[in-house]
This record gives sequence, C-alpha cells and structure tokens, in this order.
Amino acid sequence: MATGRNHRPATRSRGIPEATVARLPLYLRALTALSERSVPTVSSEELAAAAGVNSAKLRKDFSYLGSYGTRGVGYDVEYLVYQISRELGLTQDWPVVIVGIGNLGAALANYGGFASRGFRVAALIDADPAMAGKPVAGIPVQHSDELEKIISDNGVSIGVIATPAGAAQPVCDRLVAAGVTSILNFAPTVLSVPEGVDVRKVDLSIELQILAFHEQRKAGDGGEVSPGAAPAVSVPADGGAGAAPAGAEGVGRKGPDGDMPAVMPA
Amino acid sequence: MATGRNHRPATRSRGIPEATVARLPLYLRALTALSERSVPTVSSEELAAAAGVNSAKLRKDFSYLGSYGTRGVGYDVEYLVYQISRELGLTQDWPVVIVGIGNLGAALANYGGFASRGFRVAALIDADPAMAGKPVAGIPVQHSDELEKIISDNGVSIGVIATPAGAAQPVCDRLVAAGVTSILNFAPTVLSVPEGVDVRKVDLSIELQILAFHEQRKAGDGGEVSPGAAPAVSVPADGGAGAAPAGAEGVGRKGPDGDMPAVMPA
DNA sequence: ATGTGTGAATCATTTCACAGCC
DNA sequence: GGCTGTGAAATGATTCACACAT
Repeated sequence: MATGRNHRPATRSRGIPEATVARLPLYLRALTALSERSVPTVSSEELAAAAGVNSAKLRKDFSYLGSYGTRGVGYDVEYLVYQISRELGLTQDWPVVIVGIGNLGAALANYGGFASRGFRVAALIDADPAMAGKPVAGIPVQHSDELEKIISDNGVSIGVIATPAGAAQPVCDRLVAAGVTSILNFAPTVLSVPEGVDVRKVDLSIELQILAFHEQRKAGDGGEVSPGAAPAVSVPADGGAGAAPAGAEGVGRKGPDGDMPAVMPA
Repeated sequence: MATGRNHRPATRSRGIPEATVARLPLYLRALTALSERSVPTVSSEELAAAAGVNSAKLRKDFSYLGSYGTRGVGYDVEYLVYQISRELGLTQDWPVVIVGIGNLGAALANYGGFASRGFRVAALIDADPAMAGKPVAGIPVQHSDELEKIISDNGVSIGVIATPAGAAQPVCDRLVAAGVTSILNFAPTVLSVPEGVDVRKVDLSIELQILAFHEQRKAGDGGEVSPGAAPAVSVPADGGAGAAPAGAEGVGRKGPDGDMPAVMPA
C-alpha cells in the first residue's frame, strides 16, 4: 500500500518466480495468435482463457514483469509480445545444436516452433557415419567428431540431446566441455552437470505414468471414491506442464545385461 | 499430516500430492536400475542421489505411500518397485493410441520406454491415407476414420496426440467422444476438454524458451561471452542438493534491461 | 464503469530436525 | 550407530478481493 508515486512500475524485475517463467511462453503463444489476428488489446480475462490459466494468476505473473497494461482497458498486444519476448531472451538469436538424429531428433529439427521464435538450428549431429551429409529438415547432418568445433564456431550455448539413454551423459559432457550451458534432455537419464549448467528434461514415459496414475484413480480403487466412471477429478483446462522440473524417467530395461531403452536409434 | 495412525498403509493413501506423483516415475526408474543389479536394499540417501532429488523429500514422498522401509536399514528394492508400480497403476496394462504419425509420432511409437512398463501401443492413427497400412515400429498405421472403432474395440483410455497444432483439438474431441479420458498432448495448443478428462502437455518449444530465459541471465555481466573462450561461469549460488536437478538455478546478476522500442500502450 | 495491480489470505511443497525403531 | 518417519517451520505459489487509475 501507499505506493506513493509510481513513475517506474517495477522495472527491476528481480527474481521472477520459476512458475511464472514457465507460463510466459504460454502467454506469448496466445498473444502471438492475437497479434496475427490484429487484435490490438486484450483483457486479462480473455488472455487467460486463451492461455488456459486463470486471470488472477496471469495478472500476478505480469506484475512480476513490471505490469505493462492499462487499468480499465487491458493490455496492448504488440507491446506485451515484445516485453515477454525480451524477458525470455527471445529478442536475440539462439543457435542450438541437436544431437542424435533419429526420429525424435528429426522431429525436433522439423519442428516449426523452433525457428519461429528466437531459436535457430545451427547444426544436427549424429554419431552414425552413415548419417553424415544426409540432409534432415534441409540441414546436413554432421558427424559427432565435429561436435566441439561446431559448438565453438557457432557460439552455441544451448544443446538438445535426443540420443539413446546410454549416449546421453557422454554427449552431455562433451557439450558442456565445449561451452554449452543449457541442455534440453530427451533421453531417459538423470544427467549430471557442473554448477552453472542448466538442464531441463522432457520425458515421454514419465508423463504417461502420471496419466496412468490419474486414470487408475478414475476407474475407482475400491475404497473411498465411488467406483463409478466419472468422479470428476482434477481440472483439465490448465496448462499442466507447470513449473515442475520433473525429472528424468524412462525405465527401460530390456535385457538383463544393461541394454538401454532407446529413444531413438541414432 | 492427516494420516494420523497408520494401520493399513496401502489403500489408505488417498490424496498423494501431485508433486509427489510426478516424482514416483523417477524413483521407479532408479529402483529398476538397482533391481537389475540385484541390489537388495537402498537407503533414502542413495536412492535420492540416483533419482536426483534430496533424501528428505524422498522420505516424505514415500511416507504418503504408506512408508515401506525399515529404520536403520533402508528400503527393500523389489518391494518398493512393486509398491510404486502399483501406486502408479503400472501393474495393469494400458493400451494407448498415438494419433499423428509424423516424425514425432514415429519416435513415440519406437520409444522403448512405453512397452517396457505397463503401456502398450494399441494402434497408430494418421489422417493421411497414404500412411494407411504402412508399418511403423512394426505396427501398421490405420486411417483416422477408424479412430472410434479402434478406441472402443481396444478399450483405450489413454491417447497421445502428435498431430500438427491445427488438428489437435478436433482429434482430441473425437478421442474424448470415443471414451478416452487421459490425453498426452504434444501439439502446441491448449486443448479444451470436458470435466473428468485429464490432459498433460509436452511442449518442446516451451522448454527451450525456459532455457533461453535462464541462459540470458547467465550472460549477465559484461556482455556476450564467447563459448570458445573461457566458460568460467561462476558463483555457485547454493550448493544445495548435490547432483543438480533440473529446474531452478542460481540467479546471479540481474540481466540487461533494455528498453529499445518506443512502442507504448496508450 | 471497467479491469489492472497488488497486499493479504490460503493452499501446496520443501526443508528441518529429531523422536523412534532396528 | 544408523536410518526411517514425520510433526513443525520455512518457503513458494495461487487465489481473493478491492483500491485505484483510466
């Protein structure tokens, strides 16, 4: 209270909550869609609906960025797009390398969402010599021997690992040694990295297992919940992904001798 | 803790925190690895390290399941594997359908992690007639006209959407109408579903954007650092939990706060 | 009027620290 | 002695509700 005069809202965005950061891309996507339809302004209510969150949360999130918006009116779409992009660091270009060009790596390389934002696929790298030179998504695959040189020549700081689980840690080590400080890991392994390196993990099977848990609950576990069929559990609308740093998962286990699960043959 | 006394560990555990549920697959994976190496018991400390979390959290998590474990000794690996599997609903078989067999859908179909745990790919569905009959991961792709029949014939309750964004909502609607109550969505769209249907989202570009946010922060001080040079990134913000888990990272200095364009709302 | 911005309240999760059992 | 199990404290995130700017 007693805000006194406020010339500068809180330009000093010290420590934006992790949960908020995780939602910014969601807002950005919704805003981009509005922008394409030339919508000039939105209210927190409308934008929240488009992003799948509730308006109070959205307003609180924006307040951490410094509160751009006009009381009684709403938010200027273009301006917000810019502010959020800047906050996320998308006004600059981020060259990324994708290591492990199997189906998943190829899917990532082809994924339009990368290029459309500040990301640029600087190189595709695979350990299989047979892949070398073969173009995927218009980019020739390079052999992993070149990894260090590629990272260094392109000033890459973000790496995506889409290799089989067994190759993930060695690849990670090389990426980090070459200068990469942020890694998006699709392999079902817990990567260990030195201080200062950020790792985010996307694990397909972990998500399915979480769904199975809820699914099981719906089917009624002969206890308290009615064994019927639709005991309204959990609200769907929300983005879900949330801030959960979720971890690795995978479980694979094929042979008794440590054959690893394969995300992709690489 | 609402638990109070505990006579019946298992069935009694209603309301496991969502954050805990999200970590169970992680523990399960670590335990499975131990099981393969025939390790009979583990301490919370060891298991936590393998899963990339801290031991207090792990013990608290297990306490929600009913606390299997022996003081002064640790946890019986096999027993825990079973209990967690059961809690997650993995002791039963979950037929899943994957809709949208592009690179991503193919990667998912080939993903070993599915089959190895209670999940079974019951069918691959694609809207492209040219794909029909073509085998992917040994399973023939079926045309989407068959969607409803497939869901119903196989008793599928979990669906995976790997279609382009534009097709996601219509596919979702059909899945739900046909009886699917849990959806794993890879398309970059907010799906709207009726009450009682669970949706989890995996979004590749959102993860990258979150990384970019943190990456930007690291480059705080004197401008861009050339990766080729000296990465010497710094100050450990907090020793914290051993093996760096994904997620929060030390903040460090406030980054740039540019105010480039002069676009202003109102 | 209208809808943002934000303290304060509520709810969830993590961490601490130690009692209790092996 | 060692290690689990768990109240209690601390921290973090969400929701409420309303003052206030436009």
